[in-house]
This record gives sequence, structure tokens and C-alpha cells, in this order.
Amino acid sequence: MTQRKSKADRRIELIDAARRAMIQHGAEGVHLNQIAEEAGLTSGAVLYHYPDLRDLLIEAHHAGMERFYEQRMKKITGIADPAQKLIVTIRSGLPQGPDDAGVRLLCELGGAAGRNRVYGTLLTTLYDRQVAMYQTILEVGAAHNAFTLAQDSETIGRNLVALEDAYGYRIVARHHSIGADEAVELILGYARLATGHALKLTAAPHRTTAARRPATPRAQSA
Amino acid sequence: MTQRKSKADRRIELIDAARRAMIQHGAEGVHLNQIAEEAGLTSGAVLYHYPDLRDLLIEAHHAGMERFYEQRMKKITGIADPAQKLIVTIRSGLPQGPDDAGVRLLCELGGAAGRNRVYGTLLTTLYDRQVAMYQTILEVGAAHNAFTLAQDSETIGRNLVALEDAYGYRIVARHHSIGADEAVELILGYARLATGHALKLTAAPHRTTAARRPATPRAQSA
DNA sequence: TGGGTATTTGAATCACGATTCAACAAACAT
DNA sequence: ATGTTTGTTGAATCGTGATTCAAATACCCA
Repeated sequence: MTQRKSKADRRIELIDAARRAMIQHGAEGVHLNQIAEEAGLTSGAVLYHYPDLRDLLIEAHHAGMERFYEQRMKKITGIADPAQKLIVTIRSGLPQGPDDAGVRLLCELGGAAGRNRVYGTLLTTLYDRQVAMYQTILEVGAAHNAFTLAQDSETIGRNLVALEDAYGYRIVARHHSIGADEAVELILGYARLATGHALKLTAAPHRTTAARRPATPRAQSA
Repeated sequence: MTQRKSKADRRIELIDAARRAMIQHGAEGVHLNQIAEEAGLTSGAVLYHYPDLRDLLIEAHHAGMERFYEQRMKKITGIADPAQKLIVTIRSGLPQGPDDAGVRLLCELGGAAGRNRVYGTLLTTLYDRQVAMYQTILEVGAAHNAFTLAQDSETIGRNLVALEDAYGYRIVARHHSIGADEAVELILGYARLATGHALKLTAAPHRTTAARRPATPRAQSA
């Protein structure tokens, strides 16, 4: 038998398993057995911890968002220069590639958010938090005279997050000429106009091209 | 018995029924019976025309995109002034409200595009077409000295479509303070910087607020 | 008008995932 | 050690939607 775990530990594992399963099979198309398998358990055990599967899915989405947001924050804390901070923040909001787990999960949610209020709220909340994050960077930069904002920080923040989101979708959909690097450059194009700062890239980009490996062949569903 | 239709006619009806059903139940969560009911037929009849349901779904998505694109084109053809044309184009890319059918369907597709190559290609193609549409408007405007482009037209076009897409998601997810009007203003904020044109709104906006009716209560799925 | 054909129905069947639950076993307490 | 608690299994059952197909019927045409 699989090693027993405390209720709390197992629930955390299940949340993560659900997250992985949803990325593979879709936020709504995912099956109980797929989550169980991902967790190395049987379906009965999953039900023991989450009698209503929807609760698990919501928690998994919530956890995915927290993780996404925390990872971004971790990457930018400690950067003093506002311009560098802005550049790194933009990059951190984009997927590494078409298979980036964090962004994939968020994209899954987009469609469901139109039908399900809980998901809509979840996604909206994340959006607002990211806007606030950008606003802080922008205003600090303006206060330090690094940036000369051409619009109010809310407008710029909203547009920056919007651009990130949209290019995330493009990258996940494997656009042939827009990869993470290209998206960064496109978003920076706007950021330069909005901040009046040259926002020069210094560090080497994480990836160099949009072209990608042929990817692991995997059964398609719908 | 339901009135008989020619194969071609019935297929067109089914494509539209599938489109409606997907908007209600999700691009992937939709069931054969729901499509049949929407078409006023039984499941057997649907299978008679589309032995593989996936073919129908793909055609429905394709049709939805064509319709979306054609509607946009119809709205802007005949507008001579580049600035007005740009403004109307931006508005036409946004949903009327959270229940806008065309955009809802596109949003449904976003998540699936990460898992399904066909859907990814479909969505990518639409994106590129829209970018090209904007590029034309921008370049004509620049040729007429109406616009002074701050970036190359491809960058501006890509960013404009990206912004539209992203605000479409926000509106569909019922963001409390971003409705179609607010989204237009946000996107115009960027467009003004990029074109050097004031892009003043003349016609009354279609809707006046982001606040919406409480909406028809409907059973939630996932 | 009547025969032929294409479309649709509806019931039967199949397939698969969710749900239940008694039995079992790992950890824990004493 | 032994008993108790708690997490897990696995088989049985249930429910739902997909699939099949013979029968019924609407439409077409000679």
C-alpha cells in the first residue's frame, strides 16, 4: 500500500497532483482517476480527502496562482534599479516556453472564468494584484526620476499585465514567431513609450529563439 | 419528425448549434446531446452528419472565428478617416459585455490551444490576420500623415491585438471595473502613444458602464 | 401517385468514469 | 505488544453519455 500521510500533507500533495493533471488534460476535462494516478493513489483515496472534486480543483487553481505570483515576487525582490526591475518583472510574467506549467494553468482558466464565477473572481483578483505590483514599480521609478510616466500608473500597469497575459496565450499556442524573447521586446516597446526610459536589456535573455523542439508526442483529446 | 434538411444545410445548422452549445458548456465540456438539443435534433442525427464529434467542434470554432473577423471588417469598411477607423476597430475587437458570444468562444479556445495543435493553429492564424488588419490601418494613416508611428507597424499591431485579447478575457471574467468602455480607453492610451494622434472619441460609446445586470442565474458546472 | 432515397428517430447497448463501502494496513497510543 | 485510529485499497455498483441500428418518415422524382 502507498505510504500513509497525514491529512494535511496528503491534501497538499493532491492539490499539486490536481494542478499537474489539469495542465495535461484541461481544467474542465480532467478526470478523478487522472488526478489519483498523478498522486500515486486510487480514486477512493482522493475522494476521502475531497468528497467534492470541485473543491480540489478550485484549491489547485488557487495554489497555482499563488505560486505564480510568489515566483515573480521572488525574482524581483532585491533589484534596486527601477528599469531593471521593470524588465525582469515583464519577463517573469511570461511563460518560459509553450509547456510552462504555471502559465498553462492560467490559460486553462480563461475560458472557464466566463462560465464560472469562482474562477472569474480568482483570475480577476490575480490580475489586480499584478497591476498593483507594476504600479508600485512605476511609481517608485517616477519618484526616483528614472521614469517619466506618459500615463497614470494604473493605465500603464493594466496594459502591461494585459500584454503579458495575451502574449502568454500566444506562446502557449505555439505562435511560430512569437516566443518569450520576442514578447519581452514587444512589451518593452510599450513600456518605453509609457515610461520614457530606454529600458536596455543587460542580462542575456533566458532563451534565444521562438523555434522549439518538436515536443513530446502525446495523445490529443478534443 | 423534425423537418428534413439537405446535408449541406443541416451541417451549417449543426455548426451553429455546436457554437452555441460550446459557449454555454465550454469548448471541451460540451456534450453531444447538448448540441443535438440546441439543433432541435437527436444525438443520432448529429452523428449521422458528423460521425466524429471533434470534426464538428473544429468546424464550429473555425466558423466562429470567421464570423468574428467578418463582423469586424464590416464595421470598419467605409470609414475613411484613419483615426476613426482605428478607434472603431479597437471597439469591434472587444466583447459587448461578459456574455458576448463571439469573444466567449474565443476565450474558451485559449486553454485548449495549449493542448491541441489544431486549436493552437486556428487561434494563431486569427491573431496574425488581426495584426495584419491593424498594420494596414496604421500604415495608411502614416501615409496620410495622420499618424506618426513611434514603432514599426508590426509591433503596434501585435500589441493592439494583444491588448484587445487580454481585455476580452477580463470583461468575460466580469472584472468589476473594466468593461468595454474602460478597455477601449486603456487601449487607446497605448494607441495614442504609438500613433502620436489624439484619437478623440466622437460617437457615443455603445455602453456606458462596466456594472452589469445580475445576469441570468444558471447552474455552474466545474 | 407510388417507389426510392436520404434523413431522423428512439430504443438498445456499450463504455467509462464517479461513487460507495467493507476490508485492510500503516501509524500511533498506551 | 496490543488496540485504536486513520488513510488507503479494490471490487461492486451506479449513472451518464456515446454509439449502434432497425424502423419510421419526409422529401424527391418519374
